[in-house]
Amino acid sequence: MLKMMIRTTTAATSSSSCYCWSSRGMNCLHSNFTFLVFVNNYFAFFHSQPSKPIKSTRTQLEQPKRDLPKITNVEDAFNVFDRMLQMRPLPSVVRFNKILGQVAKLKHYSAVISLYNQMGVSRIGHDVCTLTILINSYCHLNQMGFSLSVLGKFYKLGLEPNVFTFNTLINGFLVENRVAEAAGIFNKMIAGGNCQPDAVTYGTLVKGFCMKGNNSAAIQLLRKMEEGACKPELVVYSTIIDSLCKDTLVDDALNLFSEMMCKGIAPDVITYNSLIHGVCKLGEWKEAVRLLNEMVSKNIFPNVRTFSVLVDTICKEGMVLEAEGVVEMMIQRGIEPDMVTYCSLMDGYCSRGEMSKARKVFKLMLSKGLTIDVFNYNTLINGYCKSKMMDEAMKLLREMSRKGLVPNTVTYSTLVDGCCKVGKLGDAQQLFSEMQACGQLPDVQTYAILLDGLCKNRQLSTATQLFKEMEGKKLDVNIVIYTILIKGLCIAEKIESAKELFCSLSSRGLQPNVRTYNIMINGLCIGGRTSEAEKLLIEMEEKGCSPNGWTYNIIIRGFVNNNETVRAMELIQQMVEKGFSADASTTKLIIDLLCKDKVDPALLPLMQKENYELNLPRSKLNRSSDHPNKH
DNA sequence: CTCTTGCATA
Repeated sequence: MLKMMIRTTTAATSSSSCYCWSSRGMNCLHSNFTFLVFVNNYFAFFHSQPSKPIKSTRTQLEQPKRDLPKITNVEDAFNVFDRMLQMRPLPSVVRFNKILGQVAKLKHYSAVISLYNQMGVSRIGHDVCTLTILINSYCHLNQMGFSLSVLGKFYKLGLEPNVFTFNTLINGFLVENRVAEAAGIFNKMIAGGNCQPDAVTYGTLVKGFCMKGNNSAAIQLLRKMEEGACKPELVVYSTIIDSLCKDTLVDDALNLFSEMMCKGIAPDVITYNSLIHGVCKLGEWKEAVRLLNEMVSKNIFPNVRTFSVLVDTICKEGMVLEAEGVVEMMIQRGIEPDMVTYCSLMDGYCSRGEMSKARKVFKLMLSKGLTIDVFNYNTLINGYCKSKMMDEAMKLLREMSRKGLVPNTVTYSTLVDGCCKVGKLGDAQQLFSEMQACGQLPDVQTYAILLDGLCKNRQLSTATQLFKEMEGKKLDVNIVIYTILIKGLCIAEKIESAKELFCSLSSRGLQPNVRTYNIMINGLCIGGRTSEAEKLLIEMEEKGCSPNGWTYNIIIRGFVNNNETVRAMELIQQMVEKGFSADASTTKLIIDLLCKDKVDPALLPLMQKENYELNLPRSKLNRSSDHPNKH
């Protein structure tokens, strides 16, 4: 969860600028067409393989020993359980464990606990497995306290917890982000001697480090495994490879991948899916094609998830029609798209503002009998919000409740953002209260959204109140929040207060990022304090925070508006040297100066280069803003 | 009979 947050925050920061200064764009556009042609041909290729190993393994897996009726829902479980309680003699503990295990697999953890309690009433003994399932259920319900008291029960009953029990506990601590305690159990296992960690123990802990964003700790543990008796296997490698890919450290991931293969460990479709997703996110189409070819040459066949990644990637490149073609072909070739595939497609239409087509996909999902979940609703709601169709978005919120789906924090945050963006601050605040009344707690991002809305609409006192409320809860107030507040103060022309808050950041243990600097510089410029603005420009570079295209545009506009033309020209020179170009509004100012014969006309073409890329899809704009062109 | 790994949303 934390890692998700870190990742989302990074993404949000990097998507700060919406202009595109990159000249990579045209090349990307060209080769992603090639990529698309490849994906299309790819189907014909891998499906002409004589055997279908994916299907054959699946049928093997679907033939378990049938000594129990198959349980597909909780009611069935309760019925079977009741019948078992009436049998004389009572069935063995193992039979009861099987029921509990199946209910746990259905993720009905509180049902497991109540069944366990019934077992106690009926005086059915329990063993190590029963208690392990119980611990696992408490873990998944985020009730580690109860899990630990069950562990106490082991010792009271003279039972010895086994490696499953410890693995379950380690995982429990990890899902609650308590990495230190998880590692503590691991260390005790090593020191204790009775129950040594196995591959699952290592795999779980490695995943925990990865979730915390600590790839190096994960790799350290991998190295430790290499020295010990329990050698690393595919799962551990795949976990780290996936984590590296998610952090866009694809080169590191590929290195680990080849290292793994050198040790004779064969990758599977999961390993390839992670890598393909990683390279696709970076727009490295050639590499994606290479990996797709490589996996097929090893008789590893792409599955629905592989194609979901491809569909999602093609959609994020703005080529939804082409993605639709891929989905069509999947169906023809017998790979049934799942709700993730359709959801990616729907999001593709949403991000282009083609809401009626998005709605069509939604209806298609319904007609195919796919279970529509909160995720799907959030995607569609987001689409309507971005298209400023708030009535439709709100209708969907009510519709999901009617269908028994529980709107979550993301649902409400999306809607709050939508309301703010159309200036309906009252509605936004009402939703903010409603979510809390429904037990959905606002997170840092929800606060950021509402604070931003209030600040942009000059409701500074309400914003301050909200900020205090946020500090009161133990939410991690990050630089994004302060940046929003500083911007709010600037909008309200309280530059002095903005600067005070800005200067207090280091004492709060926070470092301003490019956006924070840009906002502060802009505020100072508007206040006519250009020399202070320039001091900040120098300061940010000294502190290792490189200015971007926005920084230069902001400060150049400041100097021009302040009639400091000479200084403006020096900065234009600097901007061009660094490979950034002027945006529309700066260009207009410069042209005005040009008309007054104050600018060397030779500079003009440089300033306007590659503005033709402004129509690229959002995803590419975001990415390009991370790597401004430096040719 | 019990534990771990891959895809999508603000």
